[in-house]
Amino acid sequence: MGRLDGITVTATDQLSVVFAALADPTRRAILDRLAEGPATVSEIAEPFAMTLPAVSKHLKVLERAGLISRGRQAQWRPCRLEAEPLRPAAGWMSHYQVFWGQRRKLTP
Amino acid sequence: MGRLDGITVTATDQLSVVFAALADPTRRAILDRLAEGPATVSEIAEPFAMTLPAVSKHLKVLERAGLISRGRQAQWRPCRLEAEPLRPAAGWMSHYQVFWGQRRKLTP
DNA sequence: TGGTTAATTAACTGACCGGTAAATTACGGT
DNA sequence: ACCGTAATTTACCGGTCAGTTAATTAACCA
Repeated sequence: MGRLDGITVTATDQLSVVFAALADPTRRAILDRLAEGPATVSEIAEPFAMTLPAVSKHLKVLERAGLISRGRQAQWRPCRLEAEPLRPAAGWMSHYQVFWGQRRKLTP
Repeated sequence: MGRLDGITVTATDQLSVVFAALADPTRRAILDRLAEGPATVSEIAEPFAMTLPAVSKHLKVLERAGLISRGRQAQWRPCRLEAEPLRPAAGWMSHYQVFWGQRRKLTP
């Protein structure tokens, strides 16, 4: 994502990573689940019609975005929500608050 | 995105489309630009180190997300911000506010 | 009519994404 | 030591994405 000086640069910017992580219904559902408390990978995977490795990949995306953290208890890897990265994302959006609610007044 | 009954379904859900549109720094910069008023495609493209067709594609992504609309004046196609789709996205995020602090930044 | 400017479309490329199946790692219980 | 369970890694597939160049459409103007 993004191109500078002819060299493609893989988006390292945090906002892009966070929004990209949120751009998938499965991952949002995982965050919703974790909002109710920590859970193991199998517990997280249970409601979804996909294999465990697929869920594992989603968790990796969320982890790289800083939206979850993982501990270790025996062979279980409990995941917990880390909402802090949502703050700058919501902050970016908040600048647009003035535009939603009513139609813009402008002279085209 | 998402799988139902063995058939992969390309994410039609609005939240995913909006977050995906925001997951690119160029597109966010375009929205930032449009927050200051409507602009033509060439005006929008000017600050970016990429070709006009590339910008045109970004605009199409934003348009499909409902985040911009386009008019027509002669050969110019003025774009304007349409912030309404940001509301449900911000609304989804707002549920997590409690996890990153008690301060309220977004209206529900 | 033809020419100029604005913007999109078409065709192509390389990288990434979401998913799978199969193999592998890591730990606990007996 | 072995087996079972939890989870990740590897290798692969088809589709999408961000960008390019070249061709095309659309409108104005002389």
